[in-house]
Amino acid sequence: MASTKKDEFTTEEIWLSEIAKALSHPARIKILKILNEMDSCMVGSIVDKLPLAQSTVSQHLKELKRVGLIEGEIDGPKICYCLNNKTLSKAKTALDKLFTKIGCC
Amino acid sequence: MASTKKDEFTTEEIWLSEIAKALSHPARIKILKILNEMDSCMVGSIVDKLPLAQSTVSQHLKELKRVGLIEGEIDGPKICYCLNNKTLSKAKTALDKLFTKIGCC
DNA sequence: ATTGTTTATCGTAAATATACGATAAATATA
DNA sequence: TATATTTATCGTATATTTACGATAAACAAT
Repeated sequence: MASTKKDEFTTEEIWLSEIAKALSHPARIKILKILNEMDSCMVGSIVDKLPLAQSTVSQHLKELKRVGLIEGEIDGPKICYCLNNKTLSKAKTALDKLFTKIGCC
Repeated sequence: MASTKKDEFTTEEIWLSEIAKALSHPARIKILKILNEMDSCMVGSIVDKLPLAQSTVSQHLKELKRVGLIEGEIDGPKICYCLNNKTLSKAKTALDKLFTKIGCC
């Protein structure tokens, strides 16, 4: 069974592992880059830039949204996704802190 | 099917996603901290500090070793694991670059 | 040589992740 | 109202992950 036993770890360790999990697929890393580069951020435009089906991209967006790295705003029948700089900043700091803590120069 | 289609992404995106995957479990984050804090780095000592079976910890060590974040050196019947600062440094830089690129302050 | 210690690997089970097509839901447009 | 557009969700299949106990392999010690 995959009973993760996550109760035994700190909130910070669990949160950071969730962020890392969200970044653990190249499509999701690319989505973050696309959202930053594009003026428009409709799902359709993202799908066009990825070698994946629309439903699959939607799943990846859901995962990024789950951990708060992106946000979606309804705009008519479309949905406009954008980066959540607050969470991104928090993630950057936390990862930096981890690497510094474990002696990485 | 889970045919990841990773061919369509850049080497950097794939590599970074692999690093993130290695960090995507709290036990593996904790292992990195443990390896930094302990003088000794035998598997047994790591197992003692985690709420997981020895075989499970061995799997997590294998995953960290796979992406080069740690290294194992044979010491008699024991194996001494340690952090690989070169890879850690590379990962830190790459993650920092990603967050900076996507506009994170 | 036998025994104990240490760690990886095997076998297995359950959960999660990844992918797709099909469909539903919501809105815009004709 | 009917149709088109957009995106999430459903259903499904396969692969991977996570976990454990049991065992094997490698070495040390008696």
